[in-house]
Amino acid sequence: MLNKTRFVSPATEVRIRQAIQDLNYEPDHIARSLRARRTLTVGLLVSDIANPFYADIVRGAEDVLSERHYSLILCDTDEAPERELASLRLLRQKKVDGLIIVPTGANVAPLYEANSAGLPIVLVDRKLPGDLLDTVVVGDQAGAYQATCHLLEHGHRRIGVIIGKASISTTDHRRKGYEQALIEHGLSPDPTLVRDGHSSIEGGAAAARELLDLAPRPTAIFSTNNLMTVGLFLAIKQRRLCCPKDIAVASFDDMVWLSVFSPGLTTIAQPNYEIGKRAAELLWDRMAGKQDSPRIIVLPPQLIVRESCGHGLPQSDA
Amino acid sequence: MLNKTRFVSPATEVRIRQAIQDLNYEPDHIARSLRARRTLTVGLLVSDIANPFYADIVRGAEDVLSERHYSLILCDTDEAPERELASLRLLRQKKVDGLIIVPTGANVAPLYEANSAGLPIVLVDRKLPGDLLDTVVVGDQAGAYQATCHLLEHGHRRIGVIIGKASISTTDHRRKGYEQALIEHGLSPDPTLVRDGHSSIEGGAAAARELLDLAPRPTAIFSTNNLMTVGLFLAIKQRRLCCPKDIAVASFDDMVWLSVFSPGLTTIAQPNYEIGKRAAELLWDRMAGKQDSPRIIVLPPQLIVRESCGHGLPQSDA
DNA sequence: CTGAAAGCGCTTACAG
DNA sequence: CTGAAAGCGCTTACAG
Repeated sequence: MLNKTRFVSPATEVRIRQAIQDLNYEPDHIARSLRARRTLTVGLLVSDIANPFYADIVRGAEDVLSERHYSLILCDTDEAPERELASLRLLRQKKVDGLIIVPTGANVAPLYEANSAGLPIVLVDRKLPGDLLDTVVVGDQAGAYQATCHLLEHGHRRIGVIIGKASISTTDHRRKGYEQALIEHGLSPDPTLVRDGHSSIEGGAAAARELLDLAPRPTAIFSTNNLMTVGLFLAIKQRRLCCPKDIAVASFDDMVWLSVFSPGLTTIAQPNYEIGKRAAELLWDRMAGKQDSPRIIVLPPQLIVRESCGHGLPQSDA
Repeated sequence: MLNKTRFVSPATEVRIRQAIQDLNYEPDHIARSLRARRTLTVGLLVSDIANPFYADIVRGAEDVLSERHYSLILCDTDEAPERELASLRLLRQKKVDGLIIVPTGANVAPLYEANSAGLPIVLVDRKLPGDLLDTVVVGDQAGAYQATCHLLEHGHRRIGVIIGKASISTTDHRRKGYEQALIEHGLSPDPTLVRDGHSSIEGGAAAARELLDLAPRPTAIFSTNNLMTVGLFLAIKQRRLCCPKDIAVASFDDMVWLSVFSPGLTTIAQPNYEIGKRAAELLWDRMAGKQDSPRIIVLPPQLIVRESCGHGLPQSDA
């Protein structure tokens, strides 16, 4: 009766407010959710909250959603399709009003089915075939293109690339951007220079070792996400090489920490927080019942030039 | 009836399972929660999920809780007491079965009240006066003591310290560890060498500038958390100084990223993930009805020696 | 052993 | 305009 659903006489209102005070009454959200058929809760499914990229996204979403009185249930998938599926199912049982998800790419149908069944969903960081759901991504191909061009402009011709997991849209797009840049510069992409880093630190390190052990060694390496970049630098250290002197590096993803340590990493920064924020706003519209066709938002990446690409060809300095 | 609450004849069971299949039945968790008076949901209140320290803690908690079929509602407080209070209230209305919280320190009574009212709570990262709640912290004083001793052993006598927000237990403890080390080495703590960095990047930078502008300049600075360390390095850069040549640095908190960039940061690593994991386990016991007195778990910090303290007094190298 | 009723705490129509 | 009943989808005692 206090939900402003109709007029209440001032006298009764005072009486009721008094009672609320006296009894220390707090409404029960569970009962309210059951009856009102909405929980004011949203599910947030990310690969790994310990990865700062996703943590920033979550923060962006949290800020807009909490301000609108929504809570958020967080789940990590670890890129495991079965975990993703289990979480999706649980979240539906818990009757979340909406879902923001970084899809593994392996559960397309269940996601579309859930959406058709009335669950608003917005995809984040990765697209899904068909583009049937609201999506917020970054211009991955453009970003990778920029990074590779930057390397090419520094005179590099043998540029290795560490790519992420297959089945993730960013992997394809970033690889495409890399190849596009090479081709536009009259080079033909060499398959031996592209290695799968599995989007992880260990995978990145292994891929980097393969690249560094090639003869002749590439003069530059483009690592396509933050975790693999850590692996790359681990490998560089292990091989007792020095960046940018022995090997130039361009990367994807940025963090404050990277701005103060050496070598200053030249990287493609993504608007992490903004991704989460925009996703939450899209979701908000859907939860409010907006019915138009799926919106695909592509946010611009930004090349941050620091020092890891050197000022020219690395070995020419030596 | 399928909740294993009593025997069901095989025939009926088959019939029911068939119906579940046919109707695509999924239990409604909201209705279940209302009736069963438990939600299988836990609240997680941290300062800022975008801070990798807290993200790791959340991950640790998520792993043990999700395995036990609990979901987790995430809230950021931004160290704002009113946000903390609002979240606590909301979480209670949403009838979470338990709460893991990094307390701001400003809402002690409400936390104790909620706990008395039957809400299991475990404190994380920070203690609260009275120690009335289960708590998982790190040996902050011991850690700060170790870091400071390390600096002292490298010949430093004028050691600045950037401390965090007042009202947070870690701030006091880390400051105490710093002073203890000085005293044990026959030095008397100099108040002009301790600056408040407000536990933030900007605050850390401002505090660092004050320290770096002192005449004579301290030969070393101990920064007591990850954010303030970023600020410290920003200030070092701004003043065109070089670590460890011009100024030695010891820090608190570690990250994989720090292991591959220069200068290798000598720091006190906390077992972030473990903190979250242990907290979740404590909470689990409480939610299961365990009734003994509050358990205060103090996890050991670990000194990671890299290169930011140099091999001796910084200016003697110059 | 099993069916049917009561009730969790709200909100939402429905009478008056 | 306002009170009282019905009902959200479950679980939990209670009969049979």
